[in-house]
Amino acid sequence: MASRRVCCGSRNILPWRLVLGAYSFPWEFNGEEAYYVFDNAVITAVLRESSAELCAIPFGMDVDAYEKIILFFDLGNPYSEFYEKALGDPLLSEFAKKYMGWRPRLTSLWWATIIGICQQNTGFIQGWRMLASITKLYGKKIIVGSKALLIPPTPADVLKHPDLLVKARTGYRAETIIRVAKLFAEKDEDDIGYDELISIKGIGRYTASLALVLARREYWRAPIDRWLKKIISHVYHIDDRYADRIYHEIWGDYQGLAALATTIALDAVPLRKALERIDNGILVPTIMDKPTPANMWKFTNYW
DNA sequence: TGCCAGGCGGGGT
DNA sequence: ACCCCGCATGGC
Repeated sequence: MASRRVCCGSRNILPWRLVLGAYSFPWEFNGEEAYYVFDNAVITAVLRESSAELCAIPFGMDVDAYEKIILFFDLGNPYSEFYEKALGDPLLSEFAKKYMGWRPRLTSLWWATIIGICQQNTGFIQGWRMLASITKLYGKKIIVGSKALLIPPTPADVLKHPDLLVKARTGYRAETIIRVAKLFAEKDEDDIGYDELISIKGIGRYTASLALVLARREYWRAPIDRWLKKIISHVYHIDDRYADRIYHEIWGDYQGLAALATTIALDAVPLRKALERIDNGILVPTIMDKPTPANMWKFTNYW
């Protein structure tokens, strides 16, 4: 199989450690090197002093590897509008100062939807444990050079061994995941959007919005759950009922990005503690001894 | 032990 | 437009 490997230095000044490490498992990022599989390519990154060396190894013939790198990290976008707003925000200003330019990497819509489902009615650690267990139990790997990369199962893999979902302790979410797998097995990802997602039993506004934020950078969508709703009403001193409206007014086209940044800034701690942290002004990642969105890649023997 | 968590759907009023 | 409940699982 012919594959052209394309490398480039990062011309963008970005907080690369967080870009590579946020919501990454240890098998994706080890503090120095990162390996991601994205849309028929493996994207690798090596952390340098204040930049990163980025490579893409495409599987197919007609894949523009350079374009993949740009897309995966959204390198054409400085996110200046978002960070200007964030600098003036009581909750995100400190995060914005420290991590200016941070953005999520792209995730496939299939896996992003599973990520959303595994956040439903549970805490950060339990949810990401489910995702780790799913990944490990299916044990899907691809070989790149001398390395075997662990990657999430495909919809077909899930439909072939649906029992592994319960084994991964997903509980009642397993049925929803199977319904999602059926949809993605029969339909092209590009033809699936919000309406398609929420038509699946077990997927609602939150899950569909989060999936599209992670997979399509539809940052104008607002994945507001009970946790964020309470945080919004606390920070902006308004009633719960207006949280959606206020968030839209404040963040406009960047609600989804603000929501993600908030989970990182508050280490995704449970609501009660999140409100305490806000009152105490601890608004950047600080927790070291337990997995958080920012540091979960360090917990090599945990997942 | 019972409650409760980054939801959701189904049922009510 | 609300309110309420059950749901797998695991942590406290």
